Amino acid sequence: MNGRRANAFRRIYALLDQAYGPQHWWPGDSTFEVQVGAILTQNTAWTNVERALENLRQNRLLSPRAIVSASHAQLAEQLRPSGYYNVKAERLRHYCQWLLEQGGERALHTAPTDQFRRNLLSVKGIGPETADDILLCAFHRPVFVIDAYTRRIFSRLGLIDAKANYEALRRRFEEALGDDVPLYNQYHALIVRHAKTACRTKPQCEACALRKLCKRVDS
DNA sequence: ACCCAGGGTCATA
DNA sequence: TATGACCATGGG
Repeated sequence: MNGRRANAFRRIYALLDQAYGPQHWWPGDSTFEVQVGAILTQNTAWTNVERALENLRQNRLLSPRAIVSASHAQLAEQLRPSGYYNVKAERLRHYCQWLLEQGGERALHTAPTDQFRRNLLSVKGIGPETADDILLCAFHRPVFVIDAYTRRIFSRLGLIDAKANYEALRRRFEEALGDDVPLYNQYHALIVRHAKTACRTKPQCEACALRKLCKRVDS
């Protein structure tokens, strides 16, 4: 049962990977920019986030100290294209204050992942998905990111309960796949890629290669 | 004129 | 614990 299910998760990955190829999320950016992007992309299209990141870059605001030193108005103005700019200015500031209190990114590399994660979640404005994006993509910890796409696609395939809580889903993916940072990163990116490609409004539109694959796996 | 996007917090019951 | 309001821009 569990082995079969693990096989399903792996085979779906193989199918997506073959279909879409490398997605290279945040490949050439600094780790701090990855962390900023993780916060700015909350419920927001990535193209809008890119504009805000470019604003921050132009205004020399891509460092924790620059961000905590900037005024709210200054920061919020640069974040405007990414939406929720007042909220996100506060969240970015809180995150950067926390980062500096921890002793910077350097000091965080020695922390055990579970402790690191709880610490991140204590920062106002950092929820489970943002924390896991940061842990996985910036700090290369083996944490699987669960987003709305993951819930929708995998529940339609009958592999998970859409209403299950975040931690339970995360553990299920991690147990099925085993610790593998590059795979977690690529898998999450592939899920987002697939969700944007496939029909978003009709559940039956998941009746594509993924559903066929699942039937093969289940039989 | 709608709907959605690489969520999270807070108030309410 | 579990919903609902709220945050806000830009593209389809």
